[in-house]
Amino acid sequence: MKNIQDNLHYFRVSQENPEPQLDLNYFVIGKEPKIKEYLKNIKEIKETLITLKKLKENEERKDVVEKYYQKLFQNLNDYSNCSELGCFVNACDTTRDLIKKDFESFKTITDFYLKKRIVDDKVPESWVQAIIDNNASRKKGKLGENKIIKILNKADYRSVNSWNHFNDRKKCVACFSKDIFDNDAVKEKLKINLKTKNQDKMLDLLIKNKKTILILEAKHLNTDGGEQNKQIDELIKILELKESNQNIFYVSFLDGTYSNKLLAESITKRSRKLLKQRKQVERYLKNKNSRNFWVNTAGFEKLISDLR
DNA sequence: TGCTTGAAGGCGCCAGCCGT
DNA sequence: ACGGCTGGCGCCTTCAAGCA
Repeated sequence: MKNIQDNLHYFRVSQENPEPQLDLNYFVIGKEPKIKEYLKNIKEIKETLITLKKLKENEERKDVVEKYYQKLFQNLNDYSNCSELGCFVNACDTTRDLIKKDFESFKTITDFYLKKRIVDDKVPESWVQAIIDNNASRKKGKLGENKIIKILNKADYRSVNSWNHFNDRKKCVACFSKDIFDNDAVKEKLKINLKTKNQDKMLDLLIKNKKTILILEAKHLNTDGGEQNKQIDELIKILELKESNQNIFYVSFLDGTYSNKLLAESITKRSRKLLKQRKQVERYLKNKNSRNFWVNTAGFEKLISDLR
């Protein structure tokens, strides 16, 4: 622990080494492995829609039409979100999750679809993949953790998944989890408070180097917005955490291009929100009692290389 | 241009239910 | 008793409209 410097140092390292625009760790560019299931289901949906349209034009018997509504309803499954009808649900002020449980509303939406949209039978694979790509962000949940683990593995920190291994190894890293490294277990084994604001909120990683333990929360943000501000608040709250055990440190890790904005030397006065966040972070870091860290990728790498 | 507000939806996990 | 299914929740990120 001798070589480690104060938290403002790593904050400055982070400022001086911004995140790259493109970070391969967060690319999700593999082709959807279940694309065939998507195509099959979407094709069925479209064929049924065509049938329904014809039946209605010919004023067929109600019970016959009903059968096809039923069939369509069954296709509103896991592979329906890339279908035009699946997307149209969102245009009707609702979600597929809700409509899956509400057949009558589903029929209403289907009727509007037939009236307001073009019905054809084309299912281009490239379009389906495009909609999946559009949702790539939702698959990034674990990627931040993985990126940090990769950095740690390179620095000889082994990934462990039991307390025995965690205790035995001098240098290692463990992910918080509901079964082994849950909040209660961490509190008990490390004899710490771990007083996160939300009782059930789990942080991300436990990093051990001999007696020193870093408890890290990682976030990846490329843009701002309502939900992001809550995420930043969460990271700031971690800076406030205190332990009597002097070997425990909390680390708020933020990467992605929003991190650059927050760390930028000059923030225009108009961006009040950003200034406020930045001031809050700096206030905690300047507070002599605070031994917690705020870092981006470069800051974190420096911290790890200093930690011997 | 930036902030605020409100939203979608993928994924993982778990408890509880149900059929065998 | 057991194993699979399902609903609900937590977590994570991005998007968009309206307002100042």
